[in-house]
Amino acid sequence: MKRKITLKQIARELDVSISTVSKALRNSEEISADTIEKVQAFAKLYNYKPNNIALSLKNRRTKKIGVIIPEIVHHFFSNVIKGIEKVANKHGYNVIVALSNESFDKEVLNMEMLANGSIDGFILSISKETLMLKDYHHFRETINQGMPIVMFDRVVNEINCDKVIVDDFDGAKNAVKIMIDGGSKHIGIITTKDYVSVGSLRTNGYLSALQLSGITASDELVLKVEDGLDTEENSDKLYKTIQSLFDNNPQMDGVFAVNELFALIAMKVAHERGIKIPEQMQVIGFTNGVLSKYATPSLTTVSQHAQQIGEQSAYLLIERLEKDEDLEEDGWKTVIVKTDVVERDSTK
Amino acid sequence: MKRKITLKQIARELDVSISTVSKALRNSEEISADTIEKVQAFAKLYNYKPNNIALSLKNRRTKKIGVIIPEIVHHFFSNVIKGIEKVANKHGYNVIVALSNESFDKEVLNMEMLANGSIDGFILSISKETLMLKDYHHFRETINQGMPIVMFDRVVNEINCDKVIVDDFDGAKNAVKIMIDGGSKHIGIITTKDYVSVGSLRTNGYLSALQLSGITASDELVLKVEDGLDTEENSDKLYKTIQSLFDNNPQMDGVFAVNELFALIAMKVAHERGIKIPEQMQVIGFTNGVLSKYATPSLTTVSQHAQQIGEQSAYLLIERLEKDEDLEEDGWKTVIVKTDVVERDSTK
DNA sequence: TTGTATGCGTTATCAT
DNA sequence: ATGATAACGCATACAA
Repeated sequence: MKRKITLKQIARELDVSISTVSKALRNSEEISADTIEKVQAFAKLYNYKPNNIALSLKNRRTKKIGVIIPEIVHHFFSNVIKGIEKVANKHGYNVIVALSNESFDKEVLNMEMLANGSIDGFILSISKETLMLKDYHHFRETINQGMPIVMFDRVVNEINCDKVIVDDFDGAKNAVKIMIDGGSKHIGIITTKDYVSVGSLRTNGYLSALQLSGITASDELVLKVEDGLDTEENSDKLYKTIQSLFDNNPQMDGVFAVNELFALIAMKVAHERGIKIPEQMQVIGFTNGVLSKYATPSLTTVSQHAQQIGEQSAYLLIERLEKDEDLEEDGWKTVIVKTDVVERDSTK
Repeated sequence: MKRKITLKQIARELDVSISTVSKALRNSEEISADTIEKVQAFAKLYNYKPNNIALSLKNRRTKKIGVIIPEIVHHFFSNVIKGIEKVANKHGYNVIVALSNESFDKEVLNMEMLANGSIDGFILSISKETLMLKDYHHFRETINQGMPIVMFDRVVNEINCDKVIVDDFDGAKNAVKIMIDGGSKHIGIITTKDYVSVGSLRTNGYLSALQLSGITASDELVLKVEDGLDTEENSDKLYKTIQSLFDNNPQMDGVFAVNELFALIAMKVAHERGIKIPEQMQVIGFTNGVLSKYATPSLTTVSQHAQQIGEQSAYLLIERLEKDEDLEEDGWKTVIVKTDVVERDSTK
């Protein structure tokens, strides 16, 4: 169990100075070919790798990007990260992920842990609890201390920073329109509580589509759930609430769900009730992942191009990181990534 | 955009020495109440936080645990991480996640990035490509340099380290036995290629269960797939292969799948073929997640107690980290976490 | 061509 | 009660 070898040790072994070793390893012109060879051979033998911590301290940059996401299971986040990594790696950055588990405290804690030297900037999607509490002080502080943040998907107007969002409103509107075109008259929506920005945008898109087609919206058909799937109990409650939606609205012939899982549960409940999809009821979910594809029947979804979202976020962050230090404070960009509807078997 | 404030700056502003500031902030007995108050007030005002990088360099420890997982979507990994965080946080450690995306290169890269000072130890599950290549040099090097590794789920005998595994063999055996008891005579298995250790263990459990019940195993009924769901193309291929399994074995009346998604796809294909579940065919999947619960019909699964796996892993790692430096080299532990079968509607 | 000194931010040890 | 100094590992400006 030998400790990692350092420049100092190499220097001592080879009886040269530390700086000579340092220079030799970087093939400096100043050093003789002989010494370079000797040093590099020794370094290779002992598998020398510069200590990143020391480098970070010296350079005041880590070449690392911190990503904070609320949950890990969603295919959406997985793909966002893939996009981030693609761009980050291309520019010589590494990616570190931390989870908030939809909790405000964990979000704050994890940001503090990373902000203190571990990374150069954040890409994050806000936790539900934070959105509910409307407490954004940790974002402000981080930004004030010179560490840039890029928010994606779940963003918030109160904070000035670069953002990457999806056209939630239009995406939802288009989806609902497809169901209306397919003949649905009584379309229900399973969405999140309003404090989740994307949830309320999608709800509005749904309402707008109805209005445009001259359909009067009914409160009965709008289900705003607290979607905690973290515990057995929560997930049961969710299930039961969706069952009630069906039981209270026997005339319902379409369901628009703001995420994949809600849609899946809706289909399960429909199946229990003997309702045929898509003949008697059409279903569309937001977010296109594996779940939708292999559901029975396969689910029509609003595809979010998660990977693109990740790529854009990484571009924005790196651009800011590499910009002439603190040149201009302002000029925050918001990039909108368009959605597409992917039609499968749950719509006509 | 003010940089983060440092001890040095506080010292200069307050016209005291750096060490006085440092001590004052830690409420040292040596410092007068006056000074302590003055310094702390100033620090608070400017929101002073010690620089973790500097601390790490000094202390030669980061109080961070690095977790490397092959994929992020699986509910299984999500819960493992939850377990790790629970124990880690209790012991004052933070958790950093990196993804290998089932790629050898990314696994190596990410380990190198983290091993060089960012963390104190690893908890990881080996990527498929690594298992296939059987190239474990990066694990050996990491361990040799004094950084402990705990492997979970996908482990490998060739490396000496602490491990946390599941009773894959018995879990599979029990699951298949349940199907046999339920009347299935021709049970198929959808598993991974043999290089994935857990896949082959589960396959053996399946074979053992058949043998015990006097059923002759048939090669036709064993499907070993390359499960890349990363691209559209791969996921299509997977789907088609599973369809062939059904078409080549019309007599098949049971399917045991080594993960949730394989089971889901099998159910979808069965549905396409008009096969009723569980009446005409029983299905069981390994890994118990949300998917299984909300599938139609809900899926009987082998539950892996992912969170426990995470907790155990964290315990093992922290124990080793806090142990008297390099006291004893040996005595690697392997903890086995038992599985349970959760019966739902896809079995009789 | 090689070596010395300095600094990145912090803490601990040893003066004063 | 306070301060100076060294050290963690590295890179670099400046001597020699």
